[in-house]
Amino acid sequence: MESWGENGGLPLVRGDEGHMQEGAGGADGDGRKQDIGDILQQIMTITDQSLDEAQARKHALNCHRMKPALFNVLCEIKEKTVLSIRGAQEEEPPDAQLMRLDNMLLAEGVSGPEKGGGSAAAAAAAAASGGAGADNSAEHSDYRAKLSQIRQIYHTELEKYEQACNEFTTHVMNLLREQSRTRPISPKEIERMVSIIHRKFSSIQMQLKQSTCEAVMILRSRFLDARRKRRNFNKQATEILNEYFYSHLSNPYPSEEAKEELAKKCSITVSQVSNWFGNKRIRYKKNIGKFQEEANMYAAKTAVNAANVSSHGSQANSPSTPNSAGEKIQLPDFCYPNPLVDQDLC
DNA sequence: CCTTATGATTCTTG
DNA sequence: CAAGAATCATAAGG
Repeated sequence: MESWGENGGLPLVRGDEGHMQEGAGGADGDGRKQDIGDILQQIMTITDQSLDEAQARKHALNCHRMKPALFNVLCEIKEKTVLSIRGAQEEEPPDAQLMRLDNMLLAEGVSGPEKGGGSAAAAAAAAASGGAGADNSAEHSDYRAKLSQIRQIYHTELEKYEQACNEFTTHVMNLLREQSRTRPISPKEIERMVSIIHRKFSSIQMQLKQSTCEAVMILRSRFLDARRKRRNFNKQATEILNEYFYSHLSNPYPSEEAKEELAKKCSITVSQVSNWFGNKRIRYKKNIGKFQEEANMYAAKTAVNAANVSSHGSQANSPSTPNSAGEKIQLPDFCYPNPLVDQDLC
């Protein structure tokens, strides 16, 4: 490894060590060796000559019949040295960090297909529009607008980088190809150079992705903060929730499945359903009188619904909803523990 | 403005 | 851990 000379098949390298004189003076009868020695001598001393002289010599050498062979050998040597220097670190695996960034950008809808395509928000909005929806879309629009702004910046920047990278690559490639006429450059070397350029540019791209991710995160947190601000559920959602509440007044504790169902119907989250029922129960219990009207209304409503349904089937009456029929105040089971209420209303 | 309604949060409790 | 209870913060209506 330390001495290329030992390497078989590379007689030129020995000459490279500098002892031309021996080779030339030896005159062993091998004309070709002499020839090569001459050439090398000319090359080695070219810098000592005057400019004109050197130019002429260069031209002569360039046209020499041995030039391609010499270049080939030099290329080979270069190849080997370069490989030995950093052959190991070649081909790093796809960066985990980069993949994470890519995934996030994709998930966030920044790098995905066109606007409104794959983003979770869009999907949620679409799902909502099936049920009640259209309420949070106003809230989303701001978020969506800013997101698409980020997206646009991201894409134009990315494109710019891409273009610059391509331009630079072709430029370097042309340069190297051009230079390969005057100095030994193997195609592999060009390839390597290209990959180096690509690496540099992709690291810039990564920075872009990183900062885009940060921007999205910031936007997201601000959006979530905005969502912290209380927004009333839309009419239909409260309708559905109230319907359930008053038709299960004796036991207004929806099961997990029921909550999920309600959440889906109202396009809110399960925990929002839980919150709603928590609030509703306590507030109902605290002041039943205030809710009487509402209770009667929903009772009538569910009764109508039941009637409509039973007109299809043959359900006479459902014991779970024996309500209404006037203004009788019923005290649900779940209110009993409070004696005050009992006293107040019974 | 002030009041009320209402969704969310926090703490307590069983 | 879920329900209850108190409380907070904002929306909505007068």
